[in-house]
Amino acid sequence: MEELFIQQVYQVVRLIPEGKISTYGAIAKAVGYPNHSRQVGHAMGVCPKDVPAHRVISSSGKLSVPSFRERLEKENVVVQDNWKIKDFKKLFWDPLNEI
DNA sequence: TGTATGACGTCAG
DNA sequence: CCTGACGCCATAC
Repeated sequence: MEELFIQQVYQVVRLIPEGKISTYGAIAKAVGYPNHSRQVGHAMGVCPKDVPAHRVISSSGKLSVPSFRERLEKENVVVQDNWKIKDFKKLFWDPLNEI
């Protein structure tokens, strides 16, 4: 996998504001690889600590990593019992509208 | 070279 | 709301 892709993914994720969230697919699209949502997921798994990986979730609005619930709730993001984000559409941050 | 496996996405049922 | 089937693409074996 291209190092450039990884770095670009990290850079975009670092732009997600506290209390907001985005999706794997949106990030992938933003860096020019529309069909690489899975690779974004992998990148999140090995990202440095300064990357807010907990703000990246699936397009269905649910957490792929349930353990991130705490970190999200610290940012006042409400996580429901089915691991879905409350007001997902309202909290969604689209990288395409920021670059 | 082929198969299995992911922090995924979309669409039916 | 949940599940399964596909499509997708890099990696591991």
